[in-house]
Amino acid sequence: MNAVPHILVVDDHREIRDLVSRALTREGYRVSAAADGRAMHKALADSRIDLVLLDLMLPGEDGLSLCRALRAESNIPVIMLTAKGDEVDRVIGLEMGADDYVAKPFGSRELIARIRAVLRRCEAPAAVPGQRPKHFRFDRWVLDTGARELLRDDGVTIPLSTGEYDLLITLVERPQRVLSREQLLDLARGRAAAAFDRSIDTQVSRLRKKLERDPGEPKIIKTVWGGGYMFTPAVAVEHL
Amino acid sequence: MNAVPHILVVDDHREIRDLVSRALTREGYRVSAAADGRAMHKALADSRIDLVLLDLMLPGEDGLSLCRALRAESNIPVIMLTAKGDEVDRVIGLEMGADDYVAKPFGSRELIARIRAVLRRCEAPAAVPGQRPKHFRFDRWVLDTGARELLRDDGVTIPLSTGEYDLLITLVERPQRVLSREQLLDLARGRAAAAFDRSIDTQVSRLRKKLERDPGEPKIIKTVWGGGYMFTPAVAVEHL
DNA sequence: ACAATATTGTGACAATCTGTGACGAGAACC
DNA sequence: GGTTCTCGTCACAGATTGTCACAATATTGT
Repeated sequence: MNAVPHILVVDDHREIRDLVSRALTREGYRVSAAADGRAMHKALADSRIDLVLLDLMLPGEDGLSLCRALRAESNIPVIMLTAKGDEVDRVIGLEMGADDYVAKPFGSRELIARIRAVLRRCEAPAAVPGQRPKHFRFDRWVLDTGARELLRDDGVTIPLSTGEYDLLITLVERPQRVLSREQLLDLARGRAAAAFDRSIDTQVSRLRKKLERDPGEPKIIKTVWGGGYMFTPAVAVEHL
Repeated sequence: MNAVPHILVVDDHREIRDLVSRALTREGYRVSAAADGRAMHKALADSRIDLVLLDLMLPGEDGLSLCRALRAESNIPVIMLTAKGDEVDRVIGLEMGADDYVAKPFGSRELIARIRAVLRRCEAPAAVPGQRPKHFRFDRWVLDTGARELLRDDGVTIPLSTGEYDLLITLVERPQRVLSREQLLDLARGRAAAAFDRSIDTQVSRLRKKLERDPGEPKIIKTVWGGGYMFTPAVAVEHL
């Protein structure tokens, strides 16, 4: 868990988003907002989210199906916002796997209390199943998330440090996308960037030295001048 | 303990019963339901129940007295469900011998986490028939919980101390998950971590020396720098 | 109860990992 | 061409981890 939890507010009403965002920011949380399901998924891909506040009623994809989708592929905790303190809604939400509900209109104090409670509960879950192991294939490599290992096609295992592994996972999960240093730091390390933070550059350099045929002319992790880095090879994901 | 725990839901509201039943079934539990005290006793007589989810407010015989009755004649763990997060109820419930307490409305994750926690607590110390022995197979090893022995595939038994065995069980039951030193200490030893507690490191080192082909480059228990340890091999559980 | 034995925790030191500052090379801009 | 900015890489300091020896503790046998 990061020092400062990052909360994503998903609601189609701008006033609600602003209101909640301000309340949470004032409380010291890091906050992002999304108006619909598409924006939510984008936010989830772009930064590390610790908790989602999800409106039940959304245009397009419904809040409930979003919740179910979230549950299916991650274990990010979800708090549902419902228009009425409707027992039916709560019951349905429970079924979809939400962790808590807050009925509108709600006080910021209540909301914050619920958020704290859910984050606390999810901090050290006793026996929730982790992420399913996967194989990512690219270039002449296989990254095995179950074993936390990098295999070359000749069968040799290349040892990666924890930081190198985390960075590589982050890149491999988002191929052909430019990722800023800030994003990489957030996604891989779960921390915010300092003023002159060059730690990502160093890690990229170390990774390249292990991955690339010619680290002087990298083919796998390309530099985007002024923008960040991009993982260029095609990646085949193999769920196990 | 059987392979699949059997949970009895006692609540007079049909929706709640259905909902909780479905959530628990989806989680892999066996579930029965009862609307009142009479039905509960019938279910207890008819099948072996591992845990009772008991609503505080019931028509006829009250949840509290049912709980007390249950406690008087068996040691089946009980989790109370109450309408409000009323501190008073909680105190009374725990006094009546409930093992835990969940306030409605509750999230499915919370409920499941509590159930798991209570089952885990009741699993170990109860000197009752004892839980079924299991075989955990991984890499070239078999961990036999019946004999408390570690067998290598060439048939040789490697002796483990109690601490090593407890730590290994803890890891083997949670493969492909990063476990912090704190969690490991809690799960394996049942105690909290001191300021500079390095005992887990030492124990891991000793385990690796026995398990790993090359303890200098461990494949089975991987280190996550700044995070803890992870048990990486696939584990096959064999219930006996 | 006592001693012998095994196990576990602690301190110390070495090895490893990570982030930072420094310096130079290259790109963009004037 | 010169300047400014960005990026690659190196060396180093601080933090984290591996492991040894030894003391503290628990267990066992008599």
